[in-house]
Amino acid sequence: MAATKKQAILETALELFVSDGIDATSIRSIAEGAGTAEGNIYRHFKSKNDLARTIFLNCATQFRNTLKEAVKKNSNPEQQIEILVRTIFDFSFEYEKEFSYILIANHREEIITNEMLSKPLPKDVFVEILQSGKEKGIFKLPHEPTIAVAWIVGMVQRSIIFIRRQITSLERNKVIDETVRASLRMLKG
Amino acid sequence: MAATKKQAILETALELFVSDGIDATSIRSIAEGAGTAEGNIYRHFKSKNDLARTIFLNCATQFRNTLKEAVKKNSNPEQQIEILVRTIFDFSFEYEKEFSYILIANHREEIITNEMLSKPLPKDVFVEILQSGKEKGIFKLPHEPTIAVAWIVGMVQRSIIFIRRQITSLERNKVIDETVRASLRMLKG
DNA sequence: ATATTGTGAGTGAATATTCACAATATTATT
DNA sequence: AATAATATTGTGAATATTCACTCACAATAT
Repeated sequence: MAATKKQAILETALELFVSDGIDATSIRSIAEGAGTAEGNIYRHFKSKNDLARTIFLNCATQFRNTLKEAVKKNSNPEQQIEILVRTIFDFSFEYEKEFSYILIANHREEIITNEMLSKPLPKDVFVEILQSGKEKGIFKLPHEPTIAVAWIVGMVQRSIIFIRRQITSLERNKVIDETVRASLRMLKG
Repeated sequence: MAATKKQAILETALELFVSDGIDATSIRSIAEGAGTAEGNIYRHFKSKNDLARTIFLNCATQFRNTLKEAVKKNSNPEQQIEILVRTIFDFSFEYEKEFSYILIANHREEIITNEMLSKPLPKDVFVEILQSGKEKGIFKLPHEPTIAVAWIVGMVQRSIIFIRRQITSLERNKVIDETVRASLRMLKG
């Protein structure tokens, strides 16, 4: 049981948003699932969109903190990238709903506002490491290495979808190991 | 102007689905945009979901045919991969709405039914080429090379999103060239 | 004594789908 | 060719349901 009603609302909403979709989830069903009244949701959140945005910020922040924490004890860019890739996989399995919600919300402008793009996001953890690896001559990257974030994040994200939908028959750990090696091949050339 | 009303409905729906989202697009607005009546949409499609599925099949088929066509005249797996990567970029720019719709629909179970996953899809074009490249010893891939499709498709997809949202400051053609080279580094080791 | 949190019926607007009907195109019959 | 018969395509008002959000009020905490 959640500590507060507000927390219960956030948890129920995340669950329903992921399982049924954001639009198909009604305020009424969130209230019911959280054991509270509809009006109380509006006590805590300005609107349904505000609720959806708050949940996204929570999930993205949690994800970013997990990545930052994982990479902290190491300063070798190559090892850091390996850790990051493995951490994304881990996070997607351990926090399945949170990860799914990030994927879903990513395609919705009402949720990902311009203001939100200026806040610290998961991808920023990568940029720093790639930059430093490039300067040390470990990674062979374009002048502006941000695009390499797209490469790695895209690879991992799609691989997770392939695992979830059982499009690949490879065992999960095998996929992770191979994806780590492939991403390093890509960066090191 | 569309050749038939049915075609006009399909075109208008695609346009609105991409710009406003599928749920936020009403049957009424589709009818209005297509210059027809609401009831006529139900003459041609069982439901709004059926319409959304039909559009997805059209877009995915067009995408797959474009990839197949592009790769036909070449039999060198390495060059074929380069062609495929470039063709995805080209397609995403030339058929912006169709490509966006494929991305959006991909996260919706009501649209991507299990039955649909058994039909020929864009990714299948890759599988064949990767398999053949692996057998010829050009690509160093896992026993089951399907996962490499996830890698390439994910890389390209995310790169396109980075270009669209102007997250990278690299010029478009530079991104394409670098992504081609990165994907070949990844496959060839 | 006041601020915060919780309640749920009520409101107005919007929605997908249906249906009885009309127009038009296609085919069959003189 | 002309007409009749039928099938297809098009119409938009009506229906019943659902939705996000408000508000006057109640409970609880500070």
